[in-house]
Amino acid sequence: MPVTIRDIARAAGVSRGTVDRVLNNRGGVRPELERKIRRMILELDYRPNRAGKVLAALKKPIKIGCFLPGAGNPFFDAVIRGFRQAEQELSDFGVSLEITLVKGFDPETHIRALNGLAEKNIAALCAATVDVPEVQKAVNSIITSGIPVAAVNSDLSGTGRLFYVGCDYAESGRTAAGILNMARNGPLNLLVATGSLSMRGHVQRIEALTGELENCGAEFSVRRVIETGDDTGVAYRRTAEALKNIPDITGVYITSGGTEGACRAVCEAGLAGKIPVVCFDDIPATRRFLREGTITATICQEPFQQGYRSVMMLFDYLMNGRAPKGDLNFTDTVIKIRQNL
Amino acid sequence: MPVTIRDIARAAGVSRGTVDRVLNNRGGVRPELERKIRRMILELDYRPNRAGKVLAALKKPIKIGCFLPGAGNPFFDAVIRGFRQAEQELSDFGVSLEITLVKGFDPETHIRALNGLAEKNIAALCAATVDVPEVQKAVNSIITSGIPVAAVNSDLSGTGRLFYVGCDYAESGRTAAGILNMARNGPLNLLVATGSLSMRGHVQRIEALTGELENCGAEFSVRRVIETGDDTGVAYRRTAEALKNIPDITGVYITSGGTEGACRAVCEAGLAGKIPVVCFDDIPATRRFLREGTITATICQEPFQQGYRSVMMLFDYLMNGRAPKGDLNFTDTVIKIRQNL
DNA sequence: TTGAAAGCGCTACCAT
DNA sequence: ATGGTAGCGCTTTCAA
Repeated sequence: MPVTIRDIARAAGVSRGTVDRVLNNRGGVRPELERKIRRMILELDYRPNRAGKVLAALKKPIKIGCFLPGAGNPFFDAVIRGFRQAEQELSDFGVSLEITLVKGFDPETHIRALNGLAEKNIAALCAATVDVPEVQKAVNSIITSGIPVAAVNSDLSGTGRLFYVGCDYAESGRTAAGILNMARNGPLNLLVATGSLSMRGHVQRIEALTGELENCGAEFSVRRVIETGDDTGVAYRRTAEALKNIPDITGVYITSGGTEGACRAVCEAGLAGKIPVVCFDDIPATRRFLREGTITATICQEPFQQGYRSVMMLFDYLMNGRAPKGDLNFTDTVIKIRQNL
Repeated sequence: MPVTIRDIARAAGVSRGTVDRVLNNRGGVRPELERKIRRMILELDYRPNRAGKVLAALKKPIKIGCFLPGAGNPFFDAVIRGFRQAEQELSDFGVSLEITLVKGFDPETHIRALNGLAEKNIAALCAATVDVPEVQKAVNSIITSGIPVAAVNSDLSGTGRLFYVGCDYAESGRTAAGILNMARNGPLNLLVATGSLSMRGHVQRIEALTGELENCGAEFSVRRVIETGDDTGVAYRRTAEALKNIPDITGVYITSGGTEGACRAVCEAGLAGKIPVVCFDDIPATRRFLREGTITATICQEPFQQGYRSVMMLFDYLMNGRAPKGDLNFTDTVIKIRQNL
């Protein structure tokens, strides 16, 4: 039979209220009494019952704010589904979400949205935003105002964010290298299409790729790196142009968005299924090209889990006061090929 | 503000006790009154609060029985960790597990162990056992005695088991085909090492492999199929012998246990890293050969999730009376290569 | 500084 | 057949 607050109270010869004050560091307890109570808590190995806590907490509902830059981006749809799933599972516990979506990655827009959320009487904030100084400052001032913040999908360096839930960019880059190395036929002459060379995650994925290919002893060279701005049209034009000008490309690596455009160019160049193409994430366009055989493999990062876990962990923090063990919570690097899509 | 039993009672002009009787089909309510109450339940979209239920249920703790044949098998260790994790998360809700492990796959032993568990006052049973008539019969009589049963890792055909949580053997076989096809250099002359040709899962994995290779239009042939009985020593000897007698083997496919022995033979034949080797599951021996480069990829089935989910789903069933949507609950087919291990 | 009691949603049990 | 009430573990509030 588990130990309850009653047991502690009895053992220490006090009332449940007093034990509760000690447990929640609410003060107003005579020091020696407090020590005694704490001793009993340890001795009896007391663990608060979540159902009890939750029921008592129902009186004042908890609102958690969520911020995503992915308005209209299917990748972030999955993150939102994770948010919603967590919200549903926690609905019995008085939790509701306040989700704000914006389009694009403009820091000013993000800051306005984040501050807007912070005004809305939220108990915690869960944000996927850009890791630049202005935003970092805004986040820090939100944290200072008493709202704990979790970073999702993209970490926030130099801030007091509670934890990060998201992709291990280095591992995902290495994994892409493993697949390209496995699928290649002869030397690998790579065309790399990246979202932006000023996005840390994208650069990390390129560096990890080349590092790992060297590590594998693979014969390879990066023939060209193009920036797509995560835009399908741009990706198409630049990929097509590169494939035309560099006829000996034997592999394509797409680190982020723009996959559809790049693949279209690969198809039109008659290279579909002839050279390995590795990209990231699982969105409808990617699935299509994977099924057709244009894409060899896509490396995914469990966006659903990112949304789900971050909300769950924030709730756990709010409810039980304890932060997770480590502050870096990586989701698995998942390889999807046609057969296990 | 969510709807509570109180609200229903007020709306129907009855007491909470009466509503509770209707909700839990406990009878003893005038039919017309029952109809009225049911109408209010639908109208107000009432959903029982889990925290409340759990708290009230604490008076009589729930014990769930778990049965595994994997004494000493590292694969099943992960399933057990899943069980334990679920037990821990549900401990606040009065749930405890009674786990029985046996060694080997002898039906008689399994039946004895299963019946032993059923005697132990368990509210539900979660079992990974062999799918043979004697066992099916034993399981059915346990179910008839009022204990719901879930099948984990290996399904129980022809029984009234509530649901199956485990691997999609066909998909995992197809995925292996995808990897072998990706990694091959030229025609694929396959050596297949399987646990037993009388285990449905193993056979399914072979059939799915050949089916998918044909589907891919790959040039391949199965040169030899050996049975290892999931034994390392046997696997080693038969693999070594096969590799010696069939010198043009260009790929190895290991559908289950015995991976270590088979890989040792591949190494000694000087083929490590030269030909693709695909196997299943993530155990220490597999990891080692994957790191060394002997194994190309291993296809995993999330054993932790199998343990975790099955207990969680059983609890949900006991608590909320509702079975899961479908009765087949497949875990993901996960590709692990050196880089994302 | 401390205790006592009410109440969160639900179930079980006794009385009617 | 139905209502009333106590109690599950915890928090909160009011009184002392």
